[in-house]
This record gives sequence, structure tokens and C-alpha cells, in this order.
Amino acid sequence: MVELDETDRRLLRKLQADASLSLEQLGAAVQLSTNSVWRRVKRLEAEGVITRRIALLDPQAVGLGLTVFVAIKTGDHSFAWLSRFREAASAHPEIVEIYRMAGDTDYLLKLHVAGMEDYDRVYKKLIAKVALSDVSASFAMETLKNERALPV
Amino acid sequence: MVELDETDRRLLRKLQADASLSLEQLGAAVQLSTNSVWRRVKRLEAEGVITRRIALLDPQAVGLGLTVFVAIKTGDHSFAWLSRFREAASAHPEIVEIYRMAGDTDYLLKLHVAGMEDYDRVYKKLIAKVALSDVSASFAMETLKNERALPV
DNA sequence: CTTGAAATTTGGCACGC
DNA sequence: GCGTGCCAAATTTCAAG
Repeated sequence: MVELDETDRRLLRKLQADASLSLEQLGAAVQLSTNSVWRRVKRLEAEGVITRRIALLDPQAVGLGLTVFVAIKTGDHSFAWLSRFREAASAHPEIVEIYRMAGDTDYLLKLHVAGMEDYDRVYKKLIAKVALSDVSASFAMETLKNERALPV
Repeated sequence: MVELDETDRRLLRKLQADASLSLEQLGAAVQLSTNSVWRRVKRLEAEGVITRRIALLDPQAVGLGLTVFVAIKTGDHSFAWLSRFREAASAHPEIVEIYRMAGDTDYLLKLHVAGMEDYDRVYKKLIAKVALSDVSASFAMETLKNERALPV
């Protein structure tokens, strides 16, 4: 964990919202010269606080408007099973997030798919590759908030 | 929904992985001149396929290593309740995603917090603002995959 | 040792072909 | 879709506090 001052936090908030801001614009926002900003950003990258810069796409525009959450229970808690599951699930680009959970569900998956049929296709492929004792899918009807920024 | 050719898809995959690539680097990857790449990217932005470019932070580095999913049921399905809930939940930067779900749970929230205590703090603030008939939190023990790229 | 101004280099952008 | 040149922004150097 890295120590951050208020200026770092303000820069991080700005960059999490819009990474295309110029050093000059960032400087104006935090009251610093462009190259003080440059140095801070470089430092934050070197410290591993900023990991990368990516482009975000509109899911609707690329025809992947349905978000699905899948809660999975396994009867088999062996390491071999975990390896198989991890490999099988990772191979599907539709599965964008995988968590090992505490409590009732063992694994939680998040998927971006075109529609129900597309989800069903992925589901069938997954159960063909690895044994799952209980699979429960929940479909998102509406996305009320989808923030990628961490609250720094 | 926008029609994309194979070159568009390859550019989108590249930019979703790393938006700091120069037009020259992108051109080398898709066998196109920097100029053609520039026009395609501009078009994809104009069409709303590429929405924005953001910086990603390491959750561990900024001390927000715990991901929590919260399934919520409400007894009150009025529009007034939805407005209140949406407003209350949106106000918390720790709540990064909110979905209205089909099926058993009404709403699913995803949070990034420092730890259990931090979650509890947000939970208490939320229930103080809006009536929730059933709240069930699930904590992620391990993140096996966390891909932001859509499978184009 | 830290900060900002000025110089240099690189990449983004607009035109003609 | 490609080549050329202009302009803006990123990066490096350097001088001052």
C-alpha cells in the first residue's frame, strides 16, 4: 500500500475519469506546473498505483448489452478441480470477472453477452468442461451505475 | 449497434488492453498506416463505440483490496423508493456498480472497500437512508479474473 | 533536493494524392 | 488507404530557489 497526498488523490481521480487529459489540463486542475504533474504521474506508475490506461467501449454499441451474474457451488473442493475450473472459465472472453467467494456460493462470475441465447451457449460450454453441483444465473435488467473509478 | 469489420475489432481489442499505444504502434499491429488508424479510431469514437479512456489503479496499492457483492430485496416496489435508493447508493463512491436484477434479488451492488469495517460503515449509512427488506453481503476471497475488455 | 521554464522530440492531426 | 508537413503535447535538460 502506497502513501498518497491530497494532490496525488486529485490527480488519480482526474485520471480515473479521463486518461486523455493533457499534463497542462491536469496541472491547471491541481495548481501545478506541467512537469511537476508529469513527475507525479510517472512516480504513481512506477509505484504501481496506476497500472494501465485502457479504452472503454459501449456494450450496447458492440452488441453485448446483457450483464449476467452466475453463482456457482461445487461439491468438489480439490485443488485439481480449481485448476480445471479456472482454466475453463478463463478461456471464455464473455466471462469478464471471476471471484472465489466466502459463504454460500463458492464462485461468482460476471459475464457480458449478447442475449439469453448467447449466455446459454457459454453455460453449456462451461458445464461440458467442468463439473458444477449448482449453477444459478441472475440477469441484469438495468445498469444503474457502472463506475470503474476506485474511491481514492 | 454498430457494424465492425475485423480491423475495427482488432483495434478495439488492442485499445481495450492498452489505450496508451501510439497510432504508429496500432498501425503496425493491424498492418495499416498511422493515418488510417487515426481515422478509424476517430470514427469509432464518433459512433460511440469507444466511449472514453481511463486510468486503472491497483486496488491493493490504494488500500481498497476487498470486493463485496450485496444482494438487496425490497418490499417497496414504488418509483419513489427506486429514486431514493438510486440517489442514496450513487452517493457512495465505494459502490461502483448497481444493477436492477431479474429474479430473486431486486438489486445487486458491487463495492470496493478497505476491509470488513469499511463495508460495515457503508452498509450502516445505506440502511439509514433507505428501507431495505433483505440485505445479503458476499465477500470475495480471491479475484481469479478481472477483465474490463468486452469480447469484441 | 525540489520546482518550473525553456529546448527537444514525438505523436496527433489535416491536407493532397 | 498512403505520404507529407504543420502543430500540440510529452519528455528531457537546465537553471534558480
